[in-house]
This record gives sequence, C-alpha cells and structure tokens, in this order.
Amino acid sequence: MKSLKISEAVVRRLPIYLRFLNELNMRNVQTVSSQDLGQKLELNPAQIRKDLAYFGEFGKKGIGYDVVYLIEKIRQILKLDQHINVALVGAGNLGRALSNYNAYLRDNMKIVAVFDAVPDKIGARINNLAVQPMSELIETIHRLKVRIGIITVPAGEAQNVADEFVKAGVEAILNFAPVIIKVPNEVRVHHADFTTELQSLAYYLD
Amino acid sequence: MKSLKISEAVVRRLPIYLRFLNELNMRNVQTVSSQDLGQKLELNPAQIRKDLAYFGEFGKKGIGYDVVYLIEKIRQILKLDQHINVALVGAGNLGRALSNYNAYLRDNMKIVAVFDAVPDKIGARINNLAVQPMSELIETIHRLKVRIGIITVPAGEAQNVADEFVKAGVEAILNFAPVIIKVPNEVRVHHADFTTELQSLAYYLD
DNA sequence: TAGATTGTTAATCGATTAACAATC
DNA sequence: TAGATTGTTAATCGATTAACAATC
Repeated sequence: MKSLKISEAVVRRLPIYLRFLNELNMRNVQTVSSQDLGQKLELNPAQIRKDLAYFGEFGKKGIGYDVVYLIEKIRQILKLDQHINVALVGAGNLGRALSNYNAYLRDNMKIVAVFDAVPDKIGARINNLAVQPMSELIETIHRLKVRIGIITVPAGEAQNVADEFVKAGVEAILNFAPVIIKVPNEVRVHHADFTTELQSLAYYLD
Repeated sequence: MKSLKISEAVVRRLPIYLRFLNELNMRNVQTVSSQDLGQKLELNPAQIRKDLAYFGEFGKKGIGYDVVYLIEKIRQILKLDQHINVALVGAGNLGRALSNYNAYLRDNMKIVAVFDAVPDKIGARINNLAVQPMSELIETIHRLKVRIGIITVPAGEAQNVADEFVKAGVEAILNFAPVIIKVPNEVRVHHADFTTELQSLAYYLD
C-alpha cells in the first residue's frame, strides 16, 4: 500500500493541513474533524479524509483526528521528522528572504549553505552563513549532506546552477527563476515563480 | 464564446507560454508549432493547442503560430496590454525582492506603493518608493488606481492586511504569508507560499 | 443508546491526450 | 502537390465529491 502512487495534488495539500494542525495545537485543541478542517481550509471534507486515508487510518469514527497524532503522522509522511539540509544559490534579496525563513521551518529543513557567482558577494553574511563561491558548491554539498537545492539566480543562470546541483547529487530543486529547468528524471523540480503567478492573477481582473 | 469558463489550469499555463514566446521573439524566431512549444515546456502539444483555442484561432494549419502575433494575443488575454498598478504591504526582504522585479515585468504591472506597519520602516526607500504607513493605504490605493495587492507580512498580520486591501477596493491579492486568507468572492486570491512548496518537495526525497 | 464522524466505494466532474479532417 | 500542423471531437484518464456502512 505504500507503493501506491500518490498524486501531486494530494502531496501539495499535506503541508497545508500540517500548518493548520500546528495552529490548532498551539491553541491546545485536542481533536479536529474533517468537517472543521474543510471549513477552515476551504476544502471538501471527503477530500481531506481521502487524502489522509492514502497513508493510514489516522482518525477515530465519531470523534475525528487527534491533532498531535495527526501532526506526527503528516510530518513522517513528508519526511519532516528528519533533518534535511538545504543549499541556496543566489544571494540577492530573494535568497536573503528565504534564508530568514529558517526559523519558521523549525530546524527540520535548514538552509546550511549559500552560494553566489558574483565575486563581490562572496563572504557576505546571510543569516549567519558566509556566501561561498560556486567553486565550493560540490564539496560543500557533499560535506553537509545537502539534499535540496534552491535557485534564486536570474533566469539566464538557472540552468547552469541546476546542472551544478545535479552534479553534486542533490535530490530535489526548488527553482525561483522564471525559466523551466531540465534535470534528470530522478531529480524532482518544483517551480515557484511569482511573475507567472502575478500574470495569471491579472487574467481575473474585470 | 468569451463567456465560456476557462479553467484555472489553463490560465496558469498562459504566462508560461508567453515567457517562452518572448524568448523566441528575442532570438528572432518567426513561427513556432505546438510541437516545439510542448517539447520545450514539457507539455502535451494537444493541450497547448486546446488552451489557445479557447480564446481564438491563433495558428495557421501546416505552419504553426506566428510568435509576435501570439505574444500580442496572450498579452491581451491576460490583460497585460494595459498598465496595472500593484501595491505591496511588508517591506522586508521578500517585499524588497519582489519590488526589484519591476524591471522584469516590463512596465505593464508595476509596484507603485509599498506599506509597512512597523514605524521604523516608514520612509525607507525600496526601489525608489518611500515606505508608507498603513494609515495611508486606502487613500494611496484610490489615488494610484491600484488593482492588485501583494502581501509579504508575517502570517499573523496577513488577514488584517487582506481586509485593508479589500476595503480599499483591490480586485486581486497575491499572498506570500503562510496562512489562508479569507476575502469576499469578488476578490481573487492566489497563494504563493514557499514553505509549503519546500515541504511538499521533501516528500519526494528517497 | 443516539449522534457524530471516519474510511471507502461509487458517481460525478473535469482535465488531459489521441486522433483526424481541414487546410496552409 | 506532399508534408506539416492546426482546431476540434471523442476517448481516456484522474481527481473530486457524494453517499453510507461501520463504529467510536
């Protein structure tokens, strides 16, 4: 049953569930129903139950889901119960902004290295990390066991950076550059491009 | 036929087509087929033809699509042929990063005002704009005819900012805060949350 | 017990893809 | 003309939602 292929849509909702569950937990809420979750997250309760049921039977009939237990389970599913080291290339404003989110990610995922190709930026401190030159990327990624790479360089350099990440053995890449990057099948890429986001938003203006 | 409901998936692909078409145009490519586009963008050619066909007959059988003409058409569809003013609340690193993308957006969408609730930040210059206090938000948005609002404040403040935007009559909101904000039906919200993006990426690690 | 809510099956809905006549 | 490629219909695939027996 673990081998069942889970759709990307399901995986994308899990972090959203998790975030709200954490909020409930901080408010000392013990239990939550798919009804409650659906209302708050604007999702269909049946969908939430089905999403969770792909991974196990986490709820109790007549009661709902234990908040603490469900948090634990979703964290396991998303592999957030282990430390995951992340490296970032592109020490601009965006790179800086992302680095500062470290605190939010609660020590599970952590940006442990920052690189940039521009000589002027080498050595600058970003969130307690010294910006390193690209020449140190592969060695550093091996040494720190970095598994995820974040790209925050201009579009023209994104593919090169992706290639370096792949060479270094990174397993997944989050690309903020407004360009589609090509990587081998075994590397997972997500695109987080706010320009396309803004442009599609414009469509909905009157 | 213009009244046909276009799915969100289609609208999200249009900016991606546009971006690549602009690239082709800069390389002086005259014509492109759905085949070419599909290969480069990793999409099914039939899907691309169908997406475009929702809005008109933009191609020529046996030839493909005229790059310049298709750019023009997609820009019209996305309303990028008109000036759209954007306001941003949250003058942190992320807000600063987004403001700097103005150049990229080529004068169509333009961030014309930046606000922050923190007194220390008022008056600071971000990309030639003085950060304004929240008390000036509604007046400024009216005066500058701002139609889109961007939220780059911490999660706890995002809903308040959204409420202010709605009061000011903004038509659409792009929310970067890791929380789901509620707005009236007539206001469109897109969520661009990189923490959930990173967390779902973790799922695909081995 | 009665009420609530899960897990899951079946029904529905919507999106993607294949196929091909039309035609440049 | 022959080859290429569109626009579009039909087929397929997948995701969402409704419904409900099981059960806390």
